[in-house]
Amino acid sequence: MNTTEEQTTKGHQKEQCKELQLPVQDALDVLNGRWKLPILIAISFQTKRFSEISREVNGITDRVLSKELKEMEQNKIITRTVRDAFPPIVEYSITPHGLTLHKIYAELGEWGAAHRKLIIGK
Amino acid sequence: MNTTEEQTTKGHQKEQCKELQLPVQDALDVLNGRWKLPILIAISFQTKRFSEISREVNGITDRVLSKELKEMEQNKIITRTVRDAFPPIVEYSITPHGLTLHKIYAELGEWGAAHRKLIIGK
DNA sequence: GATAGCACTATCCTAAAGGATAGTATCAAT
DNA sequence: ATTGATACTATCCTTTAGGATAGTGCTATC
Repeated sequence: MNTTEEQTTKGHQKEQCKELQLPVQDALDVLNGRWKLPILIAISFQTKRFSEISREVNGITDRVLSKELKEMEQNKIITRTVRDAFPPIVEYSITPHGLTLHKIYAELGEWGAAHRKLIIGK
Repeated sequence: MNTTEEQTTKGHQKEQCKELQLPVQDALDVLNGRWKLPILIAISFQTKRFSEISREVNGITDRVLSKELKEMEQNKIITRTVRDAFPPIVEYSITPHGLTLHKIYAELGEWGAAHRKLIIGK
């Protein structure tokens, strides 16, 4: 009986865990890759134009930047605004939803630092 | 003066943010991929053998499972123990460090669920 | 004697991420 | 007339993640 109950409980916990998988994947898709965080940092403090981000995020190519910005816009992390002018002005800024990423990036950073200490050395 | 101070403050914050990048990448490397969470869930509740994990984690191939387990062992998320017997018994269990992942997976899941609501539908 | 289970490894293949390089339309400034 | 700036797009290539399939050495079981 005790055993059965334990198994039931464990089974329940496990089910809860499995339900984590989909939303966790969703979150990782948004966070992942080499460029998302640097781009987010660049935009977080003030609205920036494409070329400004391109200059500030070291090593990124225009092609990749363009793709990342599109993806972040679809994910409602940033907004894109076009102003009619020549040369064209396209501005990117962070959304409220994008701001909520700060907390989890901070937590990832904390965990990562602890991990690094454990793995690489004291 | 006010402006200068603001810029200095912002500059400082930005430097702090940039220092996040390395540990965040470390963390994401550990969390990432399709199989890490399912494997972690399988092992979390009790020590398991290779074949048990293989059966429990649906769709994974032996080759990929073997690679993931090695990586997780190197990251000190799990331990591998061999017991001399035939057929061979190799047991995998979660470490204290591995248990610390639960919290951040939970937070990723929470964020991911909110994100999903925002993007896919109300 | 054949079969099945264990814990892998080896080989081959596909798809996706991301890098390198070059090009586009438009207009203002020199 | 040429140059430069802007915000991209197009083409090509390399690297990486991960899937499919098969095989290994050993033993207990049928």
